[in-house]
Formats: sequence, structure tokens, C-alpha cells
Amino acid sequence: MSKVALRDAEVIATRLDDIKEKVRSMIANGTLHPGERVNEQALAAQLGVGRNSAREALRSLERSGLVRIVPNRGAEVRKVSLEAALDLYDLRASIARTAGRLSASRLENEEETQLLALMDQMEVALKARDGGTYHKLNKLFHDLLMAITKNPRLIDLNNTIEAELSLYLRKGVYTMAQMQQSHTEHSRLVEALRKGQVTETADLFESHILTGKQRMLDTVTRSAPEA
Amino acid sequence: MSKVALRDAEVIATRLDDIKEKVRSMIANGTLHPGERVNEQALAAQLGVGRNSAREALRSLERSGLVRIVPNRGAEVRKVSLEAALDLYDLRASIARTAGRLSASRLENEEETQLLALMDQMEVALKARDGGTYHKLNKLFHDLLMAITKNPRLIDLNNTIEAELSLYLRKGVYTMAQMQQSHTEHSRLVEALRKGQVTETADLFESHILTGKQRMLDTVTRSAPEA
DNA sequence: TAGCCTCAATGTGTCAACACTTTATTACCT
DNA sequence: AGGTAATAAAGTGTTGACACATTGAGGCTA
Repeated sequence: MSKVALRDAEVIATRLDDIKEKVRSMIANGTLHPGERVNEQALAAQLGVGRNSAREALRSLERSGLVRIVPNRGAEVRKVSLEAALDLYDLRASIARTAGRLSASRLENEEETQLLALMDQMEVALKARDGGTYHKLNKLFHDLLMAITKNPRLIDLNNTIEAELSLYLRKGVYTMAQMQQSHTEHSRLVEALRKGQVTETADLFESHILTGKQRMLDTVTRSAPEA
Repeated sequence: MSKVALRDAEVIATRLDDIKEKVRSMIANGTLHPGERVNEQALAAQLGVGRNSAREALRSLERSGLVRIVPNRGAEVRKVSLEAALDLYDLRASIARTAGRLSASRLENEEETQLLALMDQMEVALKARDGGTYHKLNKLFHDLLMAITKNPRLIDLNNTIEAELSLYLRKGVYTMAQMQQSHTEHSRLVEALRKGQVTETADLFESHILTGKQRMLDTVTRSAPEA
């Protein structure tokens, strides 16, 4: 039993992934501004790789929605408008709905335990008014909900959309009140999920995202009334 | 006013798109079987292009879900299992739901006219028992519904998923009765849409797709009880 | 001086060759 | 003969160079 077939699950960190990750973080930390054009050779030189590798990475990032490629003109960091971000939220909501429907009928014991553990930790973070920790846990919580669906394509899609959204929301800074509300929604969601209430879970998850959309809209329009 | 800025809308048919299209049709017409590995140099030679171009095309097709790329082993035509196809239908349904919600609040007059025209033509095709025409019109109808949302990402996503689904459903052959039912569902959908009934349209569109999922499942299990 | 054309400079598109990994073959040992 | 290690073949990963397109600068003309 030496050559076990773990082929499918096997995830190899290839060089291309490294390059993509570097570009991603350059975008995230503002080294590359949205709308800015990305020079293939400059990027290649900076990363110390051949131009073709940089090129492949860029084209791959296009598929992830982070850059846009115009034939004969190369890549530019995508500029996600508020409008586009709202569209993305709608998509995310529709995925969440399906995730809710699927997860309510596929929840396993171990996952339920993890879910409850996360809820407890989030409760603690909230009481300590620790926004940073809450955000991390929140991300884990959402990821877990997706994982419960066991639908790989759905999980992948959700990740893509969240990455794209992060182009707009550099950092989601929310008030304690907003986090508290979010947590309340999580509670109801988990409750329905544990009871296996398919429709309820789907509705709750969808509206949870749509509420998040509204939250973002409020935050944005309050701080910067649209460029 | 010669160099008008139609940059954004401009869609240039680049060479890479040609290659991708060729590979796509090779998969569609069975020249490349699902599960089969695709040799980069052989493909390049066959298409008369450099290996690098073929390679880029393959990597692009990976993102569309048509092939799978394993590091250091290359590309293979994705084998979509019945299970995966059902998962895809779920995703498609969730997108449809959002499409319904959005389109009900964004329908414009011209689009309404087109929608009604299509409905009439489909009615005719049904009465003539012309399945081929009905299928083409059906595709146009669904595309139009997506277009009404004016959400580019949603449209793109839907196309991707449909392409992936077509890997499984080589050819959707349905009975007259099934088409008739589908048409009835379309009627209700259009009705709600024209009235601007957001929730109803969303529900109807979602369930239309889920009904389609069931239809496929029936067809499949009847003809070939799962390999 | 405003507009257009030409031409250089910059940057992308494509290719063929080399380096490395995986897979198949052969020879060896028990 | 069966299995394992060395080796050859095939295929992918990566690169640098050349071909082509786009952009911008400078000069020419009306």
C-alpha cells in the first residue's frame, strides 16, 4: 500500500501558484493600483522569472477576475466599481442560498461540532470586542458552511467571487453593532441547519449575504460618497 | 470623431480564442474523449501553432472547466460524473434565482418585446413538433433572460456552467411532453417578469432549472442506469 | 498653429530550444 | 518467474529571441 491513489486530493504548490500569489499580494497591499497596467517584462524581472511564466500567471489571474487582459495591450489590474461589487454580492447571495439548501441536507456530525465550536469562539471574540479575531473566525465559519455542501464547484466559485470582491473592499471594517447583528444571523442559520430545515436555511443564508451587501453599501456611502 | 472610445465593448477575436474554440469542438464532437489526456505538442502540431499557444489555450480551458490540469502531467478532458452534473444544476439554479430577481426589476421595453417574440416562435415550434428549433429558441430565451439582468459576471458565470454541463449532456434530447411543460413554465415566468414581481420571478426561474435537473435525471436513469 | 503622416520606441504575441519530471522499458537480482 | 532498480523515451516547465501591434514623438503641410 505504498502508491496509494491520493492523486485527486493531492494539491501541489507549483511555481505558477507562487507567482500568482505574489501578484495577488501586490494588488492587495497596493503596490499595484486598480486600473494600472501591468508590464509583463517588468513583472518578470521583478520576480526573477521568465516573461512567459509571468504572462501565464497574469492570464490565470484574469480567469480569477483580478486583472483584465486586452489583446495586444496586456493586463491591467481590474477596477471593481461599486456597481460591480453590488452585482458580485448578488451572485454571492445566490450561491449562499444553494449552499444553504445543500448543507441542510448534508450536514455531518463532525461538521456540526466544528460549527458550534466556531460559534462559541465568535461569541467570545464579540464580548471581548476583538474585531480582528471575529473577522478571521467569520471567514472560517463561511468556509465551513461551503465545505458542508460537498459541492467542489460551488466552493471554488464562492472563493473566486470573494477574491474579486476583496478588490473592492480593501478591508471590511465594520462596527460592533454590525458584527453583533451578523452573529445573530449566524445563530439562526446554524439553528435551521441543525434541524435540517432546507428552505429556512437557504433563505437565511441568502438574506445573510444580502444584509451584508446592504451593510457594505451603508459603510461605503457614509465614508466616501462614490468617486 | 474617428477614434471613438468603444474600447470596453470591443471584442476582438484573437488567435487564442480560435484555438480554444477548436479544442472545444474537438471535445464536443468526440474527437477527444472525457478522461483522455491531451498532449500539448500533438495538439500544437495538429493545429499548426506553437506549443506555447496550445498550452495557453489549454490552461484557459481549465478555468472554463472543460479540462483539468495536473502539474507535470498536463491536461486531460474533464470527466463530468452524474453527481457533478447534478451539482452543476444546483449552481445553475442559484444563478437563475438571482437572475430572476434582478431581471424583474430591470426589464426594459425592447427586451420585453424580444421576449414575447421568442415565446411566440417557441409556441409555433412546439405545435410543429420541431424539437431542434425549439431547442435553439430555448437557448436564446435563456440567454436573453440572463442579458436582462445586466450583470456581466452573472452572464459569464452562467455560460461557464452551461458549457461545463454540456460535457455531460452530449445532447439534451427530451420528449415533447417535457418540452411542453418547459414552455408552460416559461409562460408563467414571463408573466411574473412583466408584472415586475420580483420574488415570484426568482422562485419561478429557480424552480424551472430544478425541474430541468429532474428532467435530466429521469432521462438519464431511464436510458442508462449509471455506469 | 492645427492636423496628419511617418517613424522610432515600447510592449505584447509566438516560437523553437533547453531543463526537468514523469512514465515506460530493460536488465538485473533473488 | 516475480519483483525491483537503472535507464531510455516521452512530455511538461521555463526560458530567451524574434515577429508583430500599439503608442507616442517629431516633422511636414496647408
